[in-house]
Amino acid sequence: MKNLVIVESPAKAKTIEKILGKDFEVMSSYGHIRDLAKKEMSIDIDNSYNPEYQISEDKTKLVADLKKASKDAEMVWLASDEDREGEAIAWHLRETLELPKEKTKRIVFNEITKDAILNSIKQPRDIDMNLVDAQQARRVLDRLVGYEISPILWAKIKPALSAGRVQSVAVRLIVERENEIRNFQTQSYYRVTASFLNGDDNHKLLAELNRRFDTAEEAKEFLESIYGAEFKVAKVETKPARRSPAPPFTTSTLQQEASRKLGYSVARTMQIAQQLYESGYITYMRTDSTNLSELALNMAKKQIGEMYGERYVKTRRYHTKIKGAQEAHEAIRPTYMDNVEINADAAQRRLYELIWKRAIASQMADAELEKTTIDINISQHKEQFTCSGEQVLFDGFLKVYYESTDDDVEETPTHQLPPTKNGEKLSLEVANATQHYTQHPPRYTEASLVKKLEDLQIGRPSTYSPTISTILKREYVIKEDRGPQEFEITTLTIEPAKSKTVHQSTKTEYLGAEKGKLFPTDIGTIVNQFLMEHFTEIMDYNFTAQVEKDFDDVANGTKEWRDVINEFYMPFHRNVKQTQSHSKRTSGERLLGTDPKTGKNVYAKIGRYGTLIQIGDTNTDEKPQFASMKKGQSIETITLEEALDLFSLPRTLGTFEGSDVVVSIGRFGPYVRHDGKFYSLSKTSDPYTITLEAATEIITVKRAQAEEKERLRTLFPHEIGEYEGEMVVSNVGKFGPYITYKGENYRMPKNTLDPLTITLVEAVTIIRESQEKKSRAKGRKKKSQ
DNA sequence: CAGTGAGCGAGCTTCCGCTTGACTT
Repeated sequence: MKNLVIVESPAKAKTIEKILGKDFEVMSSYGHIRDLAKKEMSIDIDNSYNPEYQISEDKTKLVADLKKASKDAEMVWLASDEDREGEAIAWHLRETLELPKEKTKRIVFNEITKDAILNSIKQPRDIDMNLVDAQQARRVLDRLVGYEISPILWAKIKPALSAGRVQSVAVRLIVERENEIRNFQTQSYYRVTASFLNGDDNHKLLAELNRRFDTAEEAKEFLESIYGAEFKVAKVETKPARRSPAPPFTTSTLQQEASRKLGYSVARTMQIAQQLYESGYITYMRTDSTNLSELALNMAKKQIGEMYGERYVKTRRYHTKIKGAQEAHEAIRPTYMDNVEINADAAQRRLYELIWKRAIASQMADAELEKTTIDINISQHKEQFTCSGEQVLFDGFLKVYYESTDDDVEETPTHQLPPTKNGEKLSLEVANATQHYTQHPPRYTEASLVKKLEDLQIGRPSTYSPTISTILKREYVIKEDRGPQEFEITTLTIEPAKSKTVHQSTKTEYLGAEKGKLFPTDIGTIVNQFLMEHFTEIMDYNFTAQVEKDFDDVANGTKEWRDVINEFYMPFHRNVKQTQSHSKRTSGERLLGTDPKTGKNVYAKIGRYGTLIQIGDTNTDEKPQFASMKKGQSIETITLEEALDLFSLPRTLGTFEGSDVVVSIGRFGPYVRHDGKFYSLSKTSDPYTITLEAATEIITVKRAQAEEKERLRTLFPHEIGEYEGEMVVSNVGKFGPYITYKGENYRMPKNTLDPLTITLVEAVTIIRESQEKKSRAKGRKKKSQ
């Protein structure tokens, strides 16, 4: 073998191999192959912060394979991405594979086309050690922060907690937003809307008053005062306006739009995007770049021209505005712009459609609009009514796509206004003053948190989704729905044609429902408080941006990475030591009151295993009593009564078959214990209120289920019959009934066939159909590449 | 796999960023 090319992603490797032909073998490193050892700090602090790298556990075989292939090759081309991490990957490869300098070349290409790749091979360069050092600084700093602060949290708050440059700031954002919401004072106000008739042809004009009222009294007074008033058009203004399309997707904007338009979680979006990427439908999905290749621009131009006409074409080149962007990849776009629809499952099709539309729209003409505003004077008043309308003169990119916004504010209807003349007199049909309430700032969704982090330049496209998983897993944050709240809405109405008095009505509305929002937990709040007090620098929203400047200096060669780290570490470590020895243990303890039975103090606080209620003080003769708090309860809001209720477990309900029936909550949730056996309670039964009858019912049902399972176990695997000399067998597994034949498994349709009575003919049909489907899919995959 | 939380003390937990794999039939 003459040439070995190593790239980061296997999907990329496959494509490049085809382009380069038989003189080149292309392999993938699957990202980083080495990292700091996981177990300990693995940084020799006394020895100028020497990192101790280790081949990652799951990469040992891969590294051996790469080593062998590189020995056999005449030339090894390191083609990892053109950013800090990519450069480090190339360097780690060279070190680990022990590649001799004379047979190693570093190449980069930001487009996977024949030209770009061949060009890059003509222009190899050396590994940029400054860039590598910037990565080492980044890596070492993150390890120092994470591995020095986390143990302090174990000692001072609770075991197994974590802190880090990215995750701790993410939690801070959520905690602070919650504080803002808690401190928010809802206020009501009145908006006045009116409908006017144009005398001649009965056109309706919907307008809003340019003043809002604080109270119903003021609103009422105003409505009364306009009875009999004269309404005259004071100004008609028409202005042209344009709207431009949004740039094509980056990871962050894809996550936001998929959340808003399709309701996908950040993790789901990334999983589906990965599938689309591996099937060759889209370009790489972890990117912070809005840039499109020239090839893509041309494809889009052609496609738009064909589908919508030349007038809709406008080639646009986007530059990424985020400062820290590393731009190793293109924006996320369809691999082939003429691939309008794909053959895939529904979730993939929907995400692909979104990506296609966004990319195509980004290369389309502006929408041309005409905005009209009309001001209406009221005799004897200085207030005015205004109405605005919008007319689309040319739809441009709007034909394909428009971007959603996060706040679900009711949008003003953008209708076309009837022809109206200056000075025209109007008659008032009806005017309403409707009560509104100011809304607290919105809680973060996964996607809006990603947007915020990106704005702060914290985290990278490959870590947005894992960061959210981390703060959820640590239980710093929970993702929840919150039901709407009840609001009394008062409406005041005047209809001059019917009556001169103002009519008042009140109705109840449910507003402010939240779905899939992020809420801080007690642990999250207390950890945040602790970190804010003791690690102000790390918690600063600008911390990452600041150190990124240093990393840039390292990359430029103006600073040494070890100096940058030393400058950070010296004061940081002093602070760690100080906090370790001087800060108090924090449990977030809150005194709820006294227990009426014993007169002892009742506290809510954090314990080793979560939040709990404690009756009685520590360091007294008597040992305090403890009970875990329920899901959804919090230290901040739990009442004394609710707290004392928790001590009613375990409850002995009575006897069944001669033994006690006891309910309680254990490590794995609520359960019934009977005769030495445990039966989990379903979500619908509550251990605090469940009756003996209901509990024994659960015991008998669970017993019957266990017996049924045992019976099935003896029935399966069930032999259906022989086909072409091999036994066809049915079985029931985790994912429902299935058939095994010649070592392959085939799913059975669930409710139509019984795995015990299925005939050989039916089984063979399922096998055949599945095999045909598979071979068709394969053919398609080949064709599309 | 099922009641822990004080206290005694051993041994465990933890970071961010690059990439997929996984018996999903």
